[in-house]
Amino acid sequence: MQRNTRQRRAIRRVFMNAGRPLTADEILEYGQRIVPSLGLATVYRHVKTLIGEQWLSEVRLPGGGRRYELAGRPHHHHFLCNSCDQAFDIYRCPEEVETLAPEGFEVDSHELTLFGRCATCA
Amino acid sequence: MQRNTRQRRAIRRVFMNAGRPLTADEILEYGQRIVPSLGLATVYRHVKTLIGEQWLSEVRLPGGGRRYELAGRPHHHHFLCNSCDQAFDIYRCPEEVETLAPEGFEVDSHELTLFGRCATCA
DNA sequence: CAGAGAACGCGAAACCACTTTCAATACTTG
DNA sequence: CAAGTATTGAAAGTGGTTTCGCGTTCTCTG
Repeated sequence: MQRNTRQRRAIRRVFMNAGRPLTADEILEYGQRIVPSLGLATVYRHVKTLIGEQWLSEVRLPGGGRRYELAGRPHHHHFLCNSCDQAFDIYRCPEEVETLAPEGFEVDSHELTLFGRCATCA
Repeated sequence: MQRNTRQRRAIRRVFMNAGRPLTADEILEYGQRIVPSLGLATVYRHVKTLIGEQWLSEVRLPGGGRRYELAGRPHHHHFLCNSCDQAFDIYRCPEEVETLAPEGFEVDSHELTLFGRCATCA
């Protein structure tokens, strides 16, 4: 049975407020503002179950560092700030992208990442 | 002083023949066909120095796993096969990509990765 | 072709991101 | 409210990748 603990609520709240993909460390940091004792193991545990429940999904950007975001959102891409290392959402997408593959390649999906400086850092 | 050993030549040869980004393990595998005694530590050592010499560059695709490719090549992107996990080059690129960022964001560069099945696996 | 020392291969160690363990804590139901 | 059990946090453990340390081998120069 699944309990609705302070920690679980905190983690969900963090994502609802963030509006962008978060790393485990970011979840920990923001979560500790709500539940100061929150530990990293708990973050990973809940991220895992929330992904299982399709409430979160995993985002993997070039450069490693897994991030997580609310699941079920419309198709979008990401911007990664070279200065503060935060990821942001981009809702526009070049349509013809999946036609770029060479002959004989079957394209299932694609990932576009822009790098630069976010509005705050620029 | 820099010696031109069999191992170093083998690693460079592997990249000239490969024509696609390679992981350390792939370099090892292909390199051992030229110098069977080749060890993984040597692969990493040379990859490191070849990157320092700007002869190689590191490629980081979504999903982790570092790969390396010849440096100084024209702008291009990558295709990652979900089946054999090999990376391939794509030379076409949607031009307007860097205009997609939100207001106030400065775009330096971008990465586009297509996922699917390569010509061999499809 | 001999000697100096750069480069090698190996096994061990360091990393890193994540998971498991376990005793203590805190939901929740009766 | 008390018992029963899921959850927690700290610390230890994992698994995979990258690097180090060191005795040995090989290149290159002279």
